[in-house]
Amino acid sequence: MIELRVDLVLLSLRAGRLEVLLETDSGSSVPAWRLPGSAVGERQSLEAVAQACLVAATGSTRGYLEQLYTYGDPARVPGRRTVSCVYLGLLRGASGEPKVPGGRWHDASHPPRLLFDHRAILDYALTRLRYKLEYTAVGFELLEATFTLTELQRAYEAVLGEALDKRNFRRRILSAGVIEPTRAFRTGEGRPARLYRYRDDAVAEVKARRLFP
Amino acid sequence: MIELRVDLVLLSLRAGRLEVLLETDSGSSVPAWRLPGSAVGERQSLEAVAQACLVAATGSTRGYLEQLYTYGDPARVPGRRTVSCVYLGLLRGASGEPKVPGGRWHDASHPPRLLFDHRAILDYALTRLRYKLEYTAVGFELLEATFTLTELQRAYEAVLGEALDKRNFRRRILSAGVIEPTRAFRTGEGRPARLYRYRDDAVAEVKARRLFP
DNA sequence: AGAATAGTGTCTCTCAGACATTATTTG
DNA sequence: CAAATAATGTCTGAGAGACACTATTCT
Repeated sequence: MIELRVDLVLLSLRAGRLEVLLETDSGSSVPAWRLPGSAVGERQSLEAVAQACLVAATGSTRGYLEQLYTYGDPARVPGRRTVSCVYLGLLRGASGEPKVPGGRWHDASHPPRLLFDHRAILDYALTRLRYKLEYTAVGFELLEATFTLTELQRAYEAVLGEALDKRNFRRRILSAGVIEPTRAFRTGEGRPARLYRYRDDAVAEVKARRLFP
Repeated sequence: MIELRVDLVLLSLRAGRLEVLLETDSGSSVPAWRLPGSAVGERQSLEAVAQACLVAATGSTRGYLEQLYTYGDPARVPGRRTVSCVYLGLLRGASGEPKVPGGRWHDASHPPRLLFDHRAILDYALTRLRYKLEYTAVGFELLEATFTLTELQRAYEAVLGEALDKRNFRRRILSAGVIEPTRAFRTGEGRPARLYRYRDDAVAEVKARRLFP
């Protein structure tokens, strides 16, 4: 029998780093980590399963979800025929601790040993996210509702893994027309920074040129 | 029970038009068209099922295949719980008539009425193909092993649905470095045209700027 | 010779990328 | 006033897009 499930690559910015949520069977002595997920119920859509997993794992109902790829090689899970429809999830803002027992956040670029083909899935998700960041506005999904331009730049840098020029970043992100200034500022050390928000009317896919080629 | 299957959007250039392969139950009086596909066997990978369907439908073993999206809404196929993993297939050159009974090529942009959500799937496949054509070399998959630049331009125009400037097209496609000239020419009416071929060492994804933004 | 198709070059304008200084606030 | 962070503008080079004529072959 073919078992159909949905697995998730849940990503979040925590302390400026891109982290991924992994689960382990608390029973076993050697920790074996895996992506969260669950079997698909008879009457659930794939999207609904992904959403339910997201809520179960993080307690948050806010999050961006996107279907990534479906993995169906007969040998990918030894002893069973499991087909996994994998979703990529981005959580807004620094998420709290995982709500699910055995769940923990890990550095997305240097995860522990993962079960099955989950390491390949994670790497693919990161590649796709980096790629997507270059020509869509999906990066905003990792931040709070309002944010400073520096925070936004840090988010992009965390995902892309490289430093970006401050002036060029601002010029491009502002000319893309997907964010707009608010009247609020974030204070702290140094000069206060203006807060921005996503524009409601911003198109998800930035039609124009890539943002970061 | 959840039924898992693979369906295909098979596209081919026929008489300069982009056409899609559809199947019908020859028994029924009112033709009801659908995308070709089949159930996933216990020991088959999804890719293998797609490849097998491609061969069964067209008799050709040459073809580009790429996983497109997995459709799993409980209501998409009335009375059954069917999850479809859909592959996009591009056939090289003008394909012959379909090998499968009930199969026929149709104008991809103006298909007949389709069963289930297959119309939405087809439209999504076309959108993705057009989008992908802008920044990858995937367009070559619709042509023979060697081709003239005019043929290549016609292929791009057929998919994109718009006319392209001859000089700009040539400049960009040549500077992309994915094709190379052969010593052969195609003769016919008018001046013979040089034949080109794909470069074996061409990267699938053109890293540089989009070809046709 | 005429019809048909192949093949080629330039200019302009926009945008990406590199780069350093001034402005505002807190302690 | 020192430390910290925010905010801003210019120059240069590459490439996209618009555009028209010459070259070669066949009948």
